Amino acid sequence: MLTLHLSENSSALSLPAEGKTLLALVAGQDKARLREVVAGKIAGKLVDLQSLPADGDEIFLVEAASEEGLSVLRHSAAHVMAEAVQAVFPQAKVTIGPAIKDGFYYDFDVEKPFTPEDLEAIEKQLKAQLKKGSTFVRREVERQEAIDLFRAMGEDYKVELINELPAGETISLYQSGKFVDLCRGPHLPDTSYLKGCVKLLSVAGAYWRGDEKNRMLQRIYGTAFASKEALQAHLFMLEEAKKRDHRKLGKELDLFSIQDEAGAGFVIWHPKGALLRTLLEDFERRQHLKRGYQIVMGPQMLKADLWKRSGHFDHYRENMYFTRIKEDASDSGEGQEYGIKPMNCLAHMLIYNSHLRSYRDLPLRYFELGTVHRHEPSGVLHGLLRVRCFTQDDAHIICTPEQLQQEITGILEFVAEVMNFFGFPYSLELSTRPEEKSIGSDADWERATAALIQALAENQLDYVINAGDGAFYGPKIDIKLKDALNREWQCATIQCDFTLPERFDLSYIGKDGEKHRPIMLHRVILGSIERFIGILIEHYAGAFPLWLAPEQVRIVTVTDAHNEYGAEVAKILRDADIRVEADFRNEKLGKKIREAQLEKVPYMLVIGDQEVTTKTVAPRLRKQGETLEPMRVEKFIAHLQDELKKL
RNA sequence: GCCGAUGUAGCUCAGGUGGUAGAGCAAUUGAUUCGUAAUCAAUAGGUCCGCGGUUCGAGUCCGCGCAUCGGCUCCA
Repeated sequence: MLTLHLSENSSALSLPAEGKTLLALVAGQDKARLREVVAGKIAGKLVDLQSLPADGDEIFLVEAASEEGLSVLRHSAAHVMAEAVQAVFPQAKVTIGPAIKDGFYYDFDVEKPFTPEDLEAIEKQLKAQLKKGSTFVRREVERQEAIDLFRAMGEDYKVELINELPAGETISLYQSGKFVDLCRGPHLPDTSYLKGCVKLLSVAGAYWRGDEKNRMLQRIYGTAFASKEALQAHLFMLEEAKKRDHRKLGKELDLFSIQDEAGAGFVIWHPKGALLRTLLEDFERRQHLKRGYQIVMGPQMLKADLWKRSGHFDHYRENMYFTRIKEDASDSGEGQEYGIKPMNCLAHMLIYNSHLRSYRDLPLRYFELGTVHRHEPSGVLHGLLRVRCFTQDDAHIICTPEQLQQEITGILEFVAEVMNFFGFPYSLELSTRPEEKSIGSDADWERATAALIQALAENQLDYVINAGDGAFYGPKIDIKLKDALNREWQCATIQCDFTLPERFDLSYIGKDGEKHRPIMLHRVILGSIERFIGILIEHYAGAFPLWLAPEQVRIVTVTDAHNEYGAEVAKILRDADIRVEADFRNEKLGKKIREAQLEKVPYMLVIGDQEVTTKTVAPRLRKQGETLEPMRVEKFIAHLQDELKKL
């Protein structure tokens, strides 16, 4: 006998195994249910519906629309696509093709990269295969048999993969149509589940095994869903995401530009963007002063020797901009070399060292909206999200070992408050020592890592470990936020550093009258102001909340006879610190409203004969064209102030 | 940095197979004074990313460079 759970709600069934496949067992109970599920789960392991459950097994079913079900569906779609690719390009060698978040990909080794036309041809072939239909057949084979098989087919990458499988590992093959692949499974019973539910999305280069030293393969991305409708909904979502693209909105809302003649990766802030940024920075200054940080400022470049001392020259040089200045014409040498700062820590340490420090002074929390330059590879630049010059909301906390936990906790709380304020959920990662290119003793790395782990534990925070992903001078906690479209972005980071205090000989006089070495925490909350604004633009789709909107109110007059009163209203609002613009153009009201709407101004004040006569304003909300009752200006100001207070 | 695609007016985009460029919006001017998402008309506007090459002739073909886009690697 075995136990079958047909669905979460129904009670478990007790059935004889009778050598029937899972598929047959489910079909025997509920034919309709069969189309909703794509795999089984026995003792936490996913299995094919085609598999034969053993006596005593307890079987749960995996629905196509569940996370695991989608992954099975997409993995199967990847196989079908690989078959299509080899049908169109018989020489193409297959490598790996997993299911990923929102879809799947498969990497191929081909002589010539795929063109967009190739992609269309492959999709056409794929659809033809789905129309024809085929089953997925699992076969378990001996290692040598698998190697021989793939070698005979010329699939060198598969041979490489098999050779690396640990001894004793079951080697399974799946065949669908003409395509055989090395695969752990499970897969769909047949390809009918995929009909109308698969879409190929893009082609891109990708390194074999993600290593840039390896050969570049051709990757095809696609996606698959449990139903045609779900696929359509996803494709619609992608279109919506495109509309929110901060590069598009940044141009439309005239916030910023990045221009060739100034240099790639250098953001030029236009008036509205610069205002938005200033508002965000003012918010940051207030938040930091509230929490006992002191605002400091350092120079844009420092002598190269200082960067050598810090280790940046050895470990970060390829990302740094340098400049040499000859002191005067008689300077026969190369002149003094300077490094433009890629990080803000050096000046902060110099500030610390400008006095003798007592344990009574600690912790010291230096905060700087520090603008840094980093020469990022050209291929990674991306709007505001990846640039070569950006401003960090950077702080360095210098404290005693006893204060360390509390300071880390304080930062974690700070992060939580700010993320809540903006409404971003987030997750935590702990990044440990990189394998190469790092400084400091093992003991210090262990101490620093332990301190971070302890702080996470004390605050009962969940996190995942990101081995080898730390900064060159210390381990870090990275905070990843999730935006309105469920995409993750790294912003905040907390780094624990025992090394730079050593290198810069930071010290304080303890209770015992002796010199001690303090510990330094590097941390950012928003991370890069540029990146954060890029995220905010996409998160709000350009419709910023009142406190951040560069323009809060637009006055729209019906005809130019109302401009005089309109100007009066504008002045009253401006005097009340409301950011207001007036549209006095000789255009029809509808057009003025349309434009204010497209510019996503939170409030419009319509002013015509009625308002002039009754000395009121008629507010219109950005939100779906809702309007408020006409009211006196003072009342409208109170309304705005009320909304701002709710922050 | 690597692979591929793209680069035409301020913006969004047309311009089979080579014969010195067009539309809509925006701008300017004029008319219109019109109450909740586009009033009408006229005018002006372009080193067709840059530099070489092929050709009688290049926006169009070739090479190199720059930039952007989609990914990979890297990262705040």
